[in-house]
Amino acid sequence: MTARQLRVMSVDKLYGTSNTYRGVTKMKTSYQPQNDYYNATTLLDTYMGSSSSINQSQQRDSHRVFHRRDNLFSVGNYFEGIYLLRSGSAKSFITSRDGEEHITKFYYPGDMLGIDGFDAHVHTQTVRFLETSSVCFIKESQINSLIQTSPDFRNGLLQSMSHTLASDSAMMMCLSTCSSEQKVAQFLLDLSFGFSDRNLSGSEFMLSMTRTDIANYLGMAIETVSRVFASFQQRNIIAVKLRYLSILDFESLNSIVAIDNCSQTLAKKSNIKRVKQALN
Amino acid sequence: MTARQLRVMSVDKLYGTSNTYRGVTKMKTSYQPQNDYYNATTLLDTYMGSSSSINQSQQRDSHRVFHRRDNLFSVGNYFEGIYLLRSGSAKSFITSRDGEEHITKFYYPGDMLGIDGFDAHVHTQTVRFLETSSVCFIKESQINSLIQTSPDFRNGLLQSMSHTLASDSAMMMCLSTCSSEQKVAQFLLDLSFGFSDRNLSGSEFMLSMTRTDIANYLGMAIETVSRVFASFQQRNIIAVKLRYLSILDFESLNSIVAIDNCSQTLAKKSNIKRVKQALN
DNA sequence: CGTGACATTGACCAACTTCAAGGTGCGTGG
DNA sequence: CCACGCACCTTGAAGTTGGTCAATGTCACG
Repeated sequence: MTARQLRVMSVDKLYGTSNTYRGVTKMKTSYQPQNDYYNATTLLDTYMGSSSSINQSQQRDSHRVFHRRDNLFSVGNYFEGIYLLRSGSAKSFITSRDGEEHITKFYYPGDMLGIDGFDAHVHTQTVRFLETSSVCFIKESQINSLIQTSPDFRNGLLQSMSHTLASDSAMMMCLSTCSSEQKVAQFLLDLSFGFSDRNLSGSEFMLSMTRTDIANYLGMAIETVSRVFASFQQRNIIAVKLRYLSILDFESLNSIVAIDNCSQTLAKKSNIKRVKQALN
Repeated sequence: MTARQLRVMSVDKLYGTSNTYRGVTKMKTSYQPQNDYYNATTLLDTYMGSSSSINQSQQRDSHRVFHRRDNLFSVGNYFEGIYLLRSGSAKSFITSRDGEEHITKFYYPGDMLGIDGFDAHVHTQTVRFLETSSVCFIKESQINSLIQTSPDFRNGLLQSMSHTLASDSAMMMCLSTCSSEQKVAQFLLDLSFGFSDRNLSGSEFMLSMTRTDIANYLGMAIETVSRVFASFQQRNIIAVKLRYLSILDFESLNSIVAIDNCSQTLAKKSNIKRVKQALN
């Protein structure tokens, strides 16, 4: 299969059964806005729908569009409210005192941006867009009133933060105990589930982030990411061509995540036992 | 200095200028409740003080005492509300599908426990006490009413969750980019700051967790933790005797965290540059 | 068709884990 | 009070994973 074929097929699948993009022969490939057709109505409607304190025009005014490499906000910026990602994708990263940056999360439509600012009213992270994207802004005063007037919003906010905490924990576990292969496998499965949740194909999608982003996020060298991708491809677990990725064998991916976690060598097992013993 | 001397001195310092524990010659040492004299009034009073919806007796009823190895709640337990740790210490951990456990956080007086349950109304983590501890329970209905009636509580809750998110990010960065030495140094400094914030000595304290806990938390082998401790001790950066730890040289600890992050070898620098380049 | 950004591949090496053995402190029961 | 067992901790030697370096490949765009 040529790159071109894979590409077009992927794009077709990515946008599902919609005929709008079918038969497109000339399609911008990587490094271009690609995912801005996603639409995040679910969460947004849940939050806003039940609130009478925000009228339509206010909602419309709060929408803004950004492009690749734009920052939504940066470390140190004053916190003014939170954002809902409507389309596109973004990454958030923190900066160590010497300027080294570390990606903490990737965002897709429906995700909340900026909840890191509640603590000190200053953002501790920078959010940068990976492609053309749009967000909906909810300013702090709105948050406060919505919290009181809309149980849906209140629960949504708490749930969203709580969910992030849970996935952070999983991420920490992955970072600290998983092998490179497992990290990548986990990353791909997470992405896949994310796309499925958004009613997009979970088996064929494109990565809106670079290899370097992935490496940084997973705490490994970019070369290792490349090698793991190559290895997975050779084993027919995935097919990857630059940003275009298809998962061919979910079973294997799942077992990679699972296997190394439990039944690797006997040695590891005994070590796990030791750790478990101590956990009491 | 003998172990006994170090021990008694540490205990004296730990409990500050209070004469109650001065001159105690026979003191239970490790593996015994030790920190349950801490008192977390600040946060608690802030939250509760401004609320008229909770009376004194309700507050008193909501207090509970636990012992070492007790679980506050376990993965899968129904979420009924959050807890404020009043005294003692605890750890939270998640469990992978094969039963391996990973510690996500250690808790000290004033910390909130259980905010992981907002998402699905089920706890995704287990909280287990490291020593005799007491908590104050705030049930969900109270949370909801407090959120609406008490701006202090609302902000406190959001700030606490937001703060946790920020420290999770820092932790992820540490886990993925730091060397073993840096991880341990960071861990010790974090502990130290935590104790200082609680008006306890930040330079002499005891670890309420085992080496295995530390290793698990930092994602490294227990032997490595031991070796790093030994190395720090040899370099006169810390003095450690089992659970009793004194930081002798904050400068060095700080520079360890800082140095390796920025100016290690030229090689690493160039890699960082590469990563930075990609972060745009 | 050249340039620059991004990605891949192979060879080498170091940090950290694993394995194995021994040490320390505490509680318990003779 | 001593001896034993247990949990926890330390230390040394061997073995791997994954990082580093360097060179080459691929794609998009002007």
